[in-house]
Order: sequence, then C-alpha cells, then structure tokens
Amino acid sequence: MRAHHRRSARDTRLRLLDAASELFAERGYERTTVRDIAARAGANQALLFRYFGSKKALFGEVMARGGQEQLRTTPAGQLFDVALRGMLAGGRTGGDRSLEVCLRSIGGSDEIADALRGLGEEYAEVLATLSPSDNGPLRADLALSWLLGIGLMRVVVGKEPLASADPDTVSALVAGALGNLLEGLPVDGSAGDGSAGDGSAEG
Amino acid sequence: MRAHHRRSARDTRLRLLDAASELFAERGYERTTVRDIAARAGANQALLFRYFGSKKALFGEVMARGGQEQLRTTPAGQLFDVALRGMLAGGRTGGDRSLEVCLRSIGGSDEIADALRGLGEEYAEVLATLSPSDNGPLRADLALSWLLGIGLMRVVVGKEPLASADPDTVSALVAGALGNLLEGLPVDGSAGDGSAGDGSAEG
DNA sequence: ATTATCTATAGATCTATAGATAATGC
DNA sequence: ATTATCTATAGATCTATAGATAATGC
Repeated sequence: MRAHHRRSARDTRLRLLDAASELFAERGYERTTVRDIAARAGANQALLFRYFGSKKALFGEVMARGGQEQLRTTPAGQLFDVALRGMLAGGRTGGDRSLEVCLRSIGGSDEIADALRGLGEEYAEVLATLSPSDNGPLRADLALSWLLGIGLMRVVVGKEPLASADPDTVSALVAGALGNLLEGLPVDGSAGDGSAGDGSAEG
Repeated sequence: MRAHHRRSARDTRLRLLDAASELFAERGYERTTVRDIAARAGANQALLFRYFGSKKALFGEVMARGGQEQLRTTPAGQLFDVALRGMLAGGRTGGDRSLEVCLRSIGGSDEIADALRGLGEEYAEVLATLSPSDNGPLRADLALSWLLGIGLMRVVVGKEPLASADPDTVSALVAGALGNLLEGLPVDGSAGDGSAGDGSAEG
C-alpha cells in the first residue's frame, strides 16, 4: 500500500513523473490518459496540470529525464549493443526506456516523431563515428533503424520467435551482420578501443 | 472536379475504401477520422458506417485488400528487396502500403499490433525459407525488423540522412549486411565461438 | 417504391480549469 | 495563512445512429 508520509508537492510531482514514465513506455503517449497517470501515482488528476501544465509538457519532461543518460555513460563502441540489450530487456532491467516510449507513441502526433528524431540524431551521431566511410552517417542511421525495428517487432508487436529469443543470440546475429556495415563495431572484441571515435568527428 | 456520374453505392463504397487506404498510410489509424475519410472520398460521413459498419471494420478491409498481393507475386529471393524498395518509395510508386499503414498506426490499439504481427508472419515465413540454418525463422524476423525499422526512420520519423538517401545506396548497404544473415553464414554456429560475438561482457 | 444520401444529435472519451476543501507551518 | 489536494464541470473531439430527404428505377 502506498504510504503518503506527508503532503509534499515535490513527492507528488515525482510520483507523477515516475508513473508517466512507466505508462508511456507500456502504452505510448496516446493510449495513456492523465487519469491513468494520476491513478498510478496515487494523486489527483488535477495535480498533473498544476505541476506540469499539460500532458504534452509532462511527456517532454519524461523524455528529457531519462533520454541521454545512456548516451553519456556508454563508450561509442559499445553503444549499439548496450542499447540493443536494453531494448531486448524491455524495461526489465530498469534502464532507459526512452526509445521504447517513442516506439509505442509513433503516429500519435508530430511532436512524438520530433522527439524520436531528436533522440535518434544523438544516437546516430555517436554511431557514425564508428564508420569512417563517407556515408558513415547513413550507415549509422541504418544501424539505428535496425535497433528500433527489432524493438518494434519484439516488444511492441510481439512477433515470434523474435519476441522470446535469447538476447545473446539476437545480439550475436545482429553484431555479425552489422560488422559489415559499421567497420568500427567491436565484432572481434578488440577493435572498439574507446579512443576509436575520438569525439572529434561529428561534434 | 469530382464527377458524380450517378448515385452508385458501389462507387461510393470504393471511393471510401481508396480514401481510407491513402489516409491510413499518411496518418495512421488513430489520426485519421471518419470525417477525413468521407471528405476525401467526397461522401457523407454516415455512409461510411452504412457501408462498412465501423471504422475498425473499414481498417480491416483496407488491410485485407492490399496486403498479400506483394507476397504472392514476388519470388522469395527478391521479396526483401522488393518490400524494402516499396517502403523506401513511400507510396510514390503506387504499390502496397500495408506495412506503412501499420508503422504509422502502431500504438493505436491492440488490433493494429495484431494486424502487423499477422502481416509480419507472412513475410517472415517466406524469408525464413532463405536461411537453411536452424534459427532461420529468427533470422527472418531480424531481417523483417530491419525493413520496418528503416521504414520507421525514413518515412515516419524523417531522420536524415536516411530520409533523403538514394534507394539504391540503401538497398546495397542493407543487402550486403544481410547476406551474412540470410544465406546461412555460421555467425552463430556454436555459442562457444566467442570471437564472433558480443563477448560476454555486457558492459 | 426503392435506396442512396444528408441532417442532427446521442453518447463516450479526454484534456484542462475554476473554485472549494483540508492539511500543514507559523 | 498558506498551499496541497479534491470536486465538479466546461469544452473539444470523435464514433456511431436515427430519422428525414432526394434521386433513381419501375
């Protein structure tokens, strides 16, 4: 049972934010109502508007909060595999679910597509440093597309056998094929020394 | 100007079906209203219900109509490339847009996810025949995931440079990488072959 | 007379707000 | 007294239906 130690606007605000993060990841933006969020947070629905202004503003805070943590804490060479595994886990590891939120919210509104494009640009920028060829950015987009497509089919659509496949197997298959595409990907374990992409390439 | 030669229920029904196909592909299921459809078809909104019963039933007819034509008319070995190019064209070639409809409608309702899973199963079944290995179905799912992910990033999200990339270039890059996956290269031949894989270090 | 089409509206959501109530700090 | 919370409802959609009207075939 939820224990409302005291009446605290800060606590309630945080509970709303957490509830929104979960529900957006589970159902996407459109299918989550403000009443759903308030109910899970154990708060009154009117408080959501008091503390966040609007449902869209709350969505913005959710995306801003998690979002780029994974990007900052992961070396470029491991980013793809880490993000893929996070997606394959589907929230069971408590990691960042921003990509999942976007996947489930696509089609909802242009703002959602903008959010996914923005997040994608940050991922792709890092991945592009792994491919020295002139179309490195395109290769990075294709790698990111695969990541999202796998999340779509596994987590959102639930297509078998992918939905129940062992993460190690999926990761190995994808890494093998992607080795062709992103030359810097540590297919052999040693190529991705953290300095490979130096950070000077794309800004 | 639209010329209503005569009052024909059959014609009106067809115009509604066409308008729905276009709009669902452009905006997805949720963002398309029955009034939008009726307006584009030049028909009254009430007729949609008279002729199809409900918006969902109309969606079902749209999906059933196009859907599997591509599957029946394309040899297995070309299916992936044909479907990928259809997706890259994004409706400009007048081909089947069922996959695009699904992509834009994801998150709308469980029925949509069901529709995409069903369509995906038919594609994956064909693709699986290209990979003789024991995890052929999984490889097929991964190929299909890539196809959908590319459509998602290019058509729905509009991520650059992928969104403006030359279809031939994209097709060549993807085919090169997928050659590893679908033609049975033993990427996953034995789990102990750690050199080919992710390394067990998850990060 | 039949049936394709249109008008008007019920009924179900959902976001958002205004104003009342109740729990805190002083 | 201040401010966190709750009640009640406005206002905007959207799907779907009932019943009226108008264009066809006989």
